[in-house]
Amino acid sequence: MAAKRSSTETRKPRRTVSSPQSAQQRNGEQPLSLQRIVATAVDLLDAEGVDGLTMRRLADRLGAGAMSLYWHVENKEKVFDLALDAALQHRAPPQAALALDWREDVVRQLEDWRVCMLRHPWSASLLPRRALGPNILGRLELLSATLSRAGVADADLNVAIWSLWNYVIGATVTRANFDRSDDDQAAAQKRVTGLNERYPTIERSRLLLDSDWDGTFRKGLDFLIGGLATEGK
Amino acid sequence: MAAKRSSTETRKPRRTVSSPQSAQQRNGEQPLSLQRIVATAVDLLDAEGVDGLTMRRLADRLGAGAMSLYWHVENKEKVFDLALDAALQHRAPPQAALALDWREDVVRQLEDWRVCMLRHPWSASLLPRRALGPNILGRLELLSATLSRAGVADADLNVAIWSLWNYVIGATVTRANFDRSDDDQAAAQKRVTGLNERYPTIERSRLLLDSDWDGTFRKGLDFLIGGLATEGK
DNA sequence: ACCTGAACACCGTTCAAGT
DNA sequence: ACCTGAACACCGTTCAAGT
Repeated sequence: MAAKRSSTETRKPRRTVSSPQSAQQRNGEQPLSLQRIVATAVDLLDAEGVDGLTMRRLADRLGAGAMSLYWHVENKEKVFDLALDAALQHRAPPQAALALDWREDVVRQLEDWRVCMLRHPWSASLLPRRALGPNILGRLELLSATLSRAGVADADLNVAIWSLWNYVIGATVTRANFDRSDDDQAAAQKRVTGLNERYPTIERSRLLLDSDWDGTFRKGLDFLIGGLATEGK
Repeated sequence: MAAKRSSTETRKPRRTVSSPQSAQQRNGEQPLSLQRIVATAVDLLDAEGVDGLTMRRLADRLGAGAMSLYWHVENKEKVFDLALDAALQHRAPPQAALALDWREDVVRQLEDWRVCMLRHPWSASLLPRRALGPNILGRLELLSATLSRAGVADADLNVAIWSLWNYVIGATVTRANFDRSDDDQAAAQKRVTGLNERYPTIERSRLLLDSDWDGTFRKGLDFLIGGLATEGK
């Protein structure tokens, strides 16, 4: 997407006089703000992936000079932190919705989490490496509270939360990167298929081949929760 | 580490005559080879992290001209693929070692996998995004075979493998990135502590605070395997 | 067959300067 | 207070050329 930038003709920098569109007027754009920067960063990441986010490109999308961002934001790193937490937007569900079996509650929360990350495929691989923003902490708190209410002792909570976290992160990061480019997927499958004689069990399991990602995610999660339920208290 | 590069004096490119050390002689170095490139890339990644790997820097370490690598390797991407699989070096254990309880076998394999990745902290976050090389496939095959031998039906193998994979990846990628820089860790903990009143359950679980990573990994893994064992056949 | 430097089109960030 | 361009020290990769 994102119309190919017209080979920037910076030949004559005499914009002062007849510059056809100043930053402000170009869509009746608001002035720069942290909010606008973060929202645009998320869009850019959605459209172009992690490598596509560039301070210059981001500023361009905002109709701002290349260096203007640095007044609002410390770093490119900081932009990643903020975009990540924004992508994981989370509002706690109404109390009423929590009346079900706790297992079902946990599954719902984690499926929501996963869907959210899959909508922003760059987010999964960023999450474990970056600061934990309020949205992420909010999700963790809700998960913890659900487990605690279900009877998991405080001493076991740490393990339980991390196990579920690990599972969701691993599943989502893998999934997000496997179906991103069909080229890669085709190549990976071909490679797997090509080497099958050396990996007979992998072949029998049809690993990577018919991928009911959603069902697999759910089933594995059930196993994990089952383990937590029988031993976890 | 890595002695600061002496501000490259490329002023006078008349190396032809008295260049004091040609590429070949500079440690009695062998000529370039894919093997040497990959090994050096792993070293560089270990020392400087993902962002520290640069084609130019890599060539420098090899005592080669900046562009020489491109004869042996297609891409920087390819270097990552090769370095990753090299870091996950795997030789199947002797059959005799597999006589134990299958649960114990699985735990051992996954702990070895994890330790291996923790030795090269950049590898965990790379693994889910890159091609599956022979070492990775070898590990997956061994895991599959162990599960299969334990009685997991072919139809359930896919879920079982992915669940374990997800858990190991998630756990390792998180761990590798949390204790990498003490600054970040301190900051993360401070942030968590600072926001505690809003996240009471997280506080009670002491999430992130006293981190017995190894024990937590093991316990969560036991839960997952327990779940697989009771429902997985 | 193997290696090389110059060159191109990019990066993130500093800084002194504009309004 | 907010925004800017020029400049610096880097990138990955192409290409025409050397041995």
